[in-house]
Amino acid sequence: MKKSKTPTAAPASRLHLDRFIPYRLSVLSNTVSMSLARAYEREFDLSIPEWRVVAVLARYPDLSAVDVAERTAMDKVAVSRAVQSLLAAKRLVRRNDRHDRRRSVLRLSASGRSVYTRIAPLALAYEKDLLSQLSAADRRTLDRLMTLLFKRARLIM
Amino acid sequence: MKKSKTPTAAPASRLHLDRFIPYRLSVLSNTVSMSLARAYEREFDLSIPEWRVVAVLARYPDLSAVDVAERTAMDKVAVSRAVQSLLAAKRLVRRNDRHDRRRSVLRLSASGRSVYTRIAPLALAYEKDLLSQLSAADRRTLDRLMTLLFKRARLIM
DNA sequence: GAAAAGTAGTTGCAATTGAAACTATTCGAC
DNA sequence: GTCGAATAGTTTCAATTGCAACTACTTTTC
Repeated sequence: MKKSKTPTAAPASRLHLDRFIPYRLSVLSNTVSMSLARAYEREFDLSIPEWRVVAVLARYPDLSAVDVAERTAMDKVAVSRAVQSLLAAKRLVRRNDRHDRRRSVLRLSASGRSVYTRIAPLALAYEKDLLSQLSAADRRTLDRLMTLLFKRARLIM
Repeated sequence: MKKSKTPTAAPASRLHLDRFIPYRLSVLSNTVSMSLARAYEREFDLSIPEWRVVAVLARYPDLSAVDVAERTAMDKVAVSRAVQSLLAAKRLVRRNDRHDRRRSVLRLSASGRSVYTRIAPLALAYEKDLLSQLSAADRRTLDRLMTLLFKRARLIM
């Protein structure tokens, strides 16, 4: 039995949670990420961090863990853990860098590439569906706004 | 020494992580949430879940925990924990519902209201700054697109 | 060329989160 | 009215995450 409560005049400057952009962003992002995470998990037994590592290495082979962290907005601990489970599942191979022995270089194995070629269409189909209600102009605007917002968010971080 | 790697033609249908909307949403949302979380924590010793509970009760007093969960997109366990720490900090009061003894009803204490009236302007200032690069038309579009995307995301959840 | 400072990557530990099970109570069917 | 299903809210336990400390190595400074 859903009771409709009358909103009281919020004392301080008017803040309504479901008009508040940071809140809405968070809820939207969680909803989207959860759908994708479930699909990746179900179909490929892959977590989101693992998926990010696979995706970036598909496009840029032979990155170090730190390079991967930079390109995926993950911290290096998260990358290290994702890499470990991907290595254990034989979806990556790791070579030592011959010039810097602290460093090693990552690349998808054949099995890793296969995961990628199967997962990428699924991810793109999800994105397409998500955006299906938006006109072409809306999509361009969304792209632009996200870029703008992200730049600003970084700046005021 | 940042090395610029040449992207290889990604085999499967082209998926570039930093063009991929779910990824960008997640990074943007995390950046924004982290800024706010740090501010709330620093200034009021309040976590994001706690802040959400306070914000919703400022506007809608006398909700039950389940009502709060519905209005904040939190699950009831998260609400229960946030409520407990807010009660411990004396920022909430809880009354038993006289008609349903499973239920109880939450309301901000004077101290809780004071937190709210101090935090809300700060949150709104952050939002204002975040959106400062956007024209009025862009803001309306952003609002509309977020609503649209959220509806769609729920649907295909 | 030795010492100090910096970087790559891992590990350990504590805090956060999520899911399932649980208690207490109410609702609904009969 | 009684029994089974549903609901409010809490607890428990396991998985995830985030931070600081750590090892190993490289670069810089003097």
